[in-house]
Amino acid sequence: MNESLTGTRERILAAAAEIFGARGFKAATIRQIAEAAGVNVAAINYHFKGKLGLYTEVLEALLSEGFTRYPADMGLCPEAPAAQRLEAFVRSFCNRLLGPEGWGGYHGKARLIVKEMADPSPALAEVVDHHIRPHKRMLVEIVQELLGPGVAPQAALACTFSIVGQCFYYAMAQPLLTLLAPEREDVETRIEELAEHVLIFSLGGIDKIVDSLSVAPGDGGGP
Amino acid sequence: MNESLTGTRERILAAAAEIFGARGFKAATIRQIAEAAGVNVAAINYHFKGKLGLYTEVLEALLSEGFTRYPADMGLCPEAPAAQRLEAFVRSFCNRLLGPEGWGGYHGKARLIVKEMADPSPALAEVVDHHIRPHKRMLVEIVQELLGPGVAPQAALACTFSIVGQCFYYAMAQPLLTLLAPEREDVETRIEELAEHVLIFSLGGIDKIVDSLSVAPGDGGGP
DNA sequence: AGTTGATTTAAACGGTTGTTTAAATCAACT
DNA sequence: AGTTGATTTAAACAACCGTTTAAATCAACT
Repeated sequence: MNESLTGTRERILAAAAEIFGARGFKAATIRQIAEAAGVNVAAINYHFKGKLGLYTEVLEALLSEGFTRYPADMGLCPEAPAAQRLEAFVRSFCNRLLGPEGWGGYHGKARLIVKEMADPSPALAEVVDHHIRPHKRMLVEIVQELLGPGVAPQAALACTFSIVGQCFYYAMAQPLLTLLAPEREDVETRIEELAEHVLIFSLGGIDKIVDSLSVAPGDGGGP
Repeated sequence: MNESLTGTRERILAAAAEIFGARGFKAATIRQIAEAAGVNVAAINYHFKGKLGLYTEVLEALLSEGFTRYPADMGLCPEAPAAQRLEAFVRSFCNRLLGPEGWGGYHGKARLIVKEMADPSPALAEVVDHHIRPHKRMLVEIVQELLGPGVAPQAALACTFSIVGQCFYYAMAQPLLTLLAPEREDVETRIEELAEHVLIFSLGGIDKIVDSLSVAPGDGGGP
């Protein structure tokens, strides 16, 4: 973490990533950040235009680093089988979200994203456009290929959200999980197992969706 | 909403449910609540011991009402087939979480629970013990029955979280979803479709988990 | 050395927060 | 009518927030 940064601007950014990650945008105060960075509060408003300006830069850098370190295709060529591409997507997603080299899960910087969901700041729309939307499109295409031709786009969208929702849950609902299953060790230590579970579960889910659509496209499914 | 409550205590509780639901524990202010209830700020500290006391009572009442209106078994007898019990669980869960008679999804009182995940208040542990833990146990039993005998408990737990995670995602990640798929109408209007999707997807997921465990309990699965 | 412009600082500003104080009001009973 | 105790109120309190101001410091160039 401490890279012994010399410039004040960099020191502020590093401290802000830490404090914003731990407490979120609203709860974090620029005085805490200034103290952690060893600078005056006014220096923050001088280098960035204000609290929101600093936060936007931190969030943008966080997303950028995460998606660079864990690319969603994991170096796989786009012509690889859809199941392989799904595995790459899920594994990189879990590692990016929960891994210590990534956002570190609920106890790390991923909490920033969790808080961003709880109440979005003006910075959310930007990072969605820059980073999240392209990856959502990528996953939708994988799912559509797995579902096969002639399947309604909204079905692919629902499966997409089912996949992402599983991974997100482990990052977002950590307080619940530790209260509900305290015997279970933290997810951060079993990321690959989690990714494999999500992959298998989701492949099975997609298969069953295909079945239900081809067998009975309209009613609840015959006996 | 306005039930023309006479007692100040009830008026405060009603207003607090509204304001806490819209803004969360920290962002909501007792002055907003006092104004909405038409009482003085000091009255809140008189009847409840403070902001946290009021919040705890509101949260407890919210959970209690939700689980009463949408019981997780939907009146099904406990000896019914596991698949039916899962359907009841998922449908009641989605309706409770997203339905207008329930917690109203992200734009309603469910946001309170979302914020409680983002940063838990001291009131979370209580409602988990009172309401959530029993229902988690119920779902784990259903999943274990679907998985069949001789399956590791942690596999059932993972499937349980996969199911709940899908539903939760629609409530927690609403800001993301509206940014990513603005053409899609709000989930609150398609609850039954969502529940059916989650049910089918999850049944397929559980099936595939069973397959993977019986075929290759240890490696990544054959060709 | 002296000037210039960018950077950093201490201090204060205006506003909001949860909570408390002490006085005023109300209802019920003697 | 008068007393008592619970309730409600206006007002103040102390702490904190993000931001701004104006002066002090620094680095670079003439």
